[in-house]
Amino acid sequence: MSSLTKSIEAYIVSLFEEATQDEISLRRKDIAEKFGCVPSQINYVLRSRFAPEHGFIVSSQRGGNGYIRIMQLRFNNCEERLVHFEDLVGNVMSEQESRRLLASLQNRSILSARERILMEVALRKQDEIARSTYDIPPYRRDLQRAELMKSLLRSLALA
Amino acid sequence: MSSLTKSIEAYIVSLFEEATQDEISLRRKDIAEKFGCVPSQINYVLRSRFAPEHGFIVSSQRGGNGYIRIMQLRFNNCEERLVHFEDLVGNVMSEQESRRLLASLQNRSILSARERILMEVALRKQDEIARSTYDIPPYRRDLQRAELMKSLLRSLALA
DNA sequence: GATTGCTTGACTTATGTTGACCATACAATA
DNA sequence: TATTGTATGGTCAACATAAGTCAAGCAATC
Repeated sequence: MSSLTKSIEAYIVSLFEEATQDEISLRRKDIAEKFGCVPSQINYVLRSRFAPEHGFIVSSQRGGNGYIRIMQLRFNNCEERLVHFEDLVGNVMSEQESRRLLASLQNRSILSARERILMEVALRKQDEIARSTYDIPPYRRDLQRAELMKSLLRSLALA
Repeated sequence: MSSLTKSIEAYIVSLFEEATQDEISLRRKDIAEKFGCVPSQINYVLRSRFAPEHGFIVSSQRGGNGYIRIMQLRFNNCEERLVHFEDLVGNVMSEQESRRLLASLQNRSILSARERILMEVALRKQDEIARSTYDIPPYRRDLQRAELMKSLLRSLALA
């Protein structure tokens, strides 16, 4: 008694298996018809199963000749190491720890200099906003930081 | 299958490939005739596909011997590129605009797939927190997004 | 029983295409 | 020189076609 969402997910995965590229394109309306559901169901599947954190990028266009395009990101064997570091992050991460981790990842050539900078900027910006705009106390910022760090690592690790 | 707009876009891109310069010139009327469409369709293609955010500048002249000239932007140094990005982003940026910009930057090989996904995750996370945790209204999220986008681009331009 | 995940449909927003009408540059002519 | 004609390109609004959002209700799981 597989759910609709799982069926649609499986179907989309099968499209990737057939495809020669890491990218497929589909019509929301067609898929909805194929599964006899409402079109917005497709959005739910995409949001819950094909998010960047799962290694996919979804882009779309409305209007005439509209489409939904799903790219599967495949990176070179960083997977295990990054997944490991994701565990290492845990639920809480201080600013210091985050800097150290990024430096270490760059040293081991798991991140390029540019990738590290992007992550550093993202972390710093988030922290800045949390602190100065919303007055979030340090501990909750450490939670948020760990969240963001994990999302970023996950996006690079999963393919 | 492929839309009229895409065909015209592809044709114009092919003109650039043939050209020796970073600049091409065309007659709106001629292109419209070639594709059997109304002339204003060309304006639509230019507006949606050859805007500055895609790295082009369009100038034109009306009247007898009128023309449309399309220049492909080239940056000589980081500074120029940075200024261009800041202009492009401005103070406000919708989620859509941000996604489109990232797609365009990746297409132009200004960003790698990994860099793009990092940026996408950072933007999404920030937005998610602003929306669901702090209940920030859309306009202020657009301000924040522009800020983050500029910070990320700035860091890369200088890297 | 409460929380989380799934499904639906009404409403919103974006894109592509067309045509009517407007603006401008140049040239011929008065 | 001033006027007018002709050849361009520009703008905008209407319409068709897709996709996105959101909240409410239902189902599954803890």
